[in-house]
Amino acid sequence: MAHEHKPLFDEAIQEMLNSLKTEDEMTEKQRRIMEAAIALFAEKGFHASSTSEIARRAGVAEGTIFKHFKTKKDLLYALIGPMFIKFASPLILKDVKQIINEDLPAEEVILKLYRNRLALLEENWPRMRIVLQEALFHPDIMNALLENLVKDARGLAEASVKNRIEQSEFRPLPVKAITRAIFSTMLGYVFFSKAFPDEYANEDKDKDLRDAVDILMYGIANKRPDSL
Amino acid sequence: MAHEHKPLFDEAIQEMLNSLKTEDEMTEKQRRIMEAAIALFAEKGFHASSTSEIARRAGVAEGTIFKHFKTKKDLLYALIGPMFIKFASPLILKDVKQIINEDLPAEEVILKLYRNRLALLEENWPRMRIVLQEALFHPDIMNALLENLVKDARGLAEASVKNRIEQSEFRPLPVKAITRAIFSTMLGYVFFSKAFPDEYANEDKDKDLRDAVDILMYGIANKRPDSL
DNA sequence: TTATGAAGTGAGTAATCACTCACTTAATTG
DNA sequence: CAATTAAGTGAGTGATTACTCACTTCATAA
Repeated sequence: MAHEHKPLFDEAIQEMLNSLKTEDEMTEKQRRIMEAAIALFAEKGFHASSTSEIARRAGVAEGTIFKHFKTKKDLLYALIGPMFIKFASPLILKDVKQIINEDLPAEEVILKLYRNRLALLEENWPRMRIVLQEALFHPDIMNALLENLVKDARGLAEASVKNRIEQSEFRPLPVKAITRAIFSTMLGYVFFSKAFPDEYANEDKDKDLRDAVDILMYGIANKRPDSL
Repeated sequence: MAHEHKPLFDEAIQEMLNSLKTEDEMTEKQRRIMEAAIALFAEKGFHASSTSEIARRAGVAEGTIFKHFKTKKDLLYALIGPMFIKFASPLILKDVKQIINEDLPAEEVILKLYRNRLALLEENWPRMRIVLQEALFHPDIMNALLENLVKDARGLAEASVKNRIEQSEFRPLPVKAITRAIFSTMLGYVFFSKAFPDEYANEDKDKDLRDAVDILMYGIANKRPDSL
């Protein structure tokens, strides 16, 4: 597929993506190394996790790590690189675009999108946690996150919001403000469910999400929804 | 060592707070050490910042650091401890309670609270950034953050929200959902202003905040506000 | 069968880590 | 003045760091 006009990842990350192996091309031990690194990086952070601890946890000699990954940082990139594909590849974005263009009520579109993205986030949580955590300290990761994930998502959202404002479906507020409200609702939901996991038992999760979307739609829609 | 209970941050923090010196009791060099550590911890993280780099940046011998702080972790606690006072001391919480009880329209109360907390956050940003970042990796800091800051704030908010629901000022939704919306709005505002700082030039900042509160109030109030 | 090379090992490397300590300096106090 | 003490120093500590390399093992291919 052609992706030459797209802003590329940082060189280091791009390089890593090119050398990515599919799971069945990998050795058993390489897989164990990656699993151990994911667990440790997520829990203690990249800099606080040593290669010796990764090796011990993977049940592998320390040298084996460097047979598969040139440096510790390369190992990090190999872990998080796939996340940028999973969340932003053209194929996936097509899914999102399809939901947006389905000509459903805005409330259902947003609910569907939230569920879609939240499920994806949950499936890949340990790796995404690493991405979010390490982005705070590594400018290249932060850049990739903002440029490849946030920016695209925001662009899609703003286009749709603008359209719905023009059709008087949304209130005549700044596009930026409405878009921010949409993102804030999801961000806040994720924050609360991670900060107070016991309050977000599986049964109540979707009810909570629907409450959040209810408030959001009540806040941005021009006409109040008919149903509660 | 690992057999005794995890030291509660309350204890560690209390100990640290007791030994805290006011700025004019501190040596010039101690102040420089703390400034250097704040800059480095905020930018690179605690584990990625070495004491030798802190010393170099502060223009001080490495041994001097340990004359003032027993360990590197004690230095961290000395930096972030005051944040828990600034944001949660009874004195400060009285300020917040006063705003809540001022019997103003909910919209103005929320706006006032947002401005109050955001100003406090901005004034202390480098240190608060360290608190938020390191909480991800240090369970004791996370615990102090949730128990001493988030929990109290949430309690206050929920009491007020419950009251306003009973008075039909807010919609009859779960208290938790409305409270979450209030926090999400501020959280999202902070996230956007940090992620896209160039879009949040000082002049537009308050307009952006008012837009956010407008949407929030529109979403949770039983009657739409009279004015835009 | 032999040759090749990837997978894996673990002892070993220099560099860096947080931290210590014997020491000097300078101000305070009895 | 003599004695004490806190502030500050910088060389030095053992432990740990990311990483290397000579080596073995073993499956595959010529």
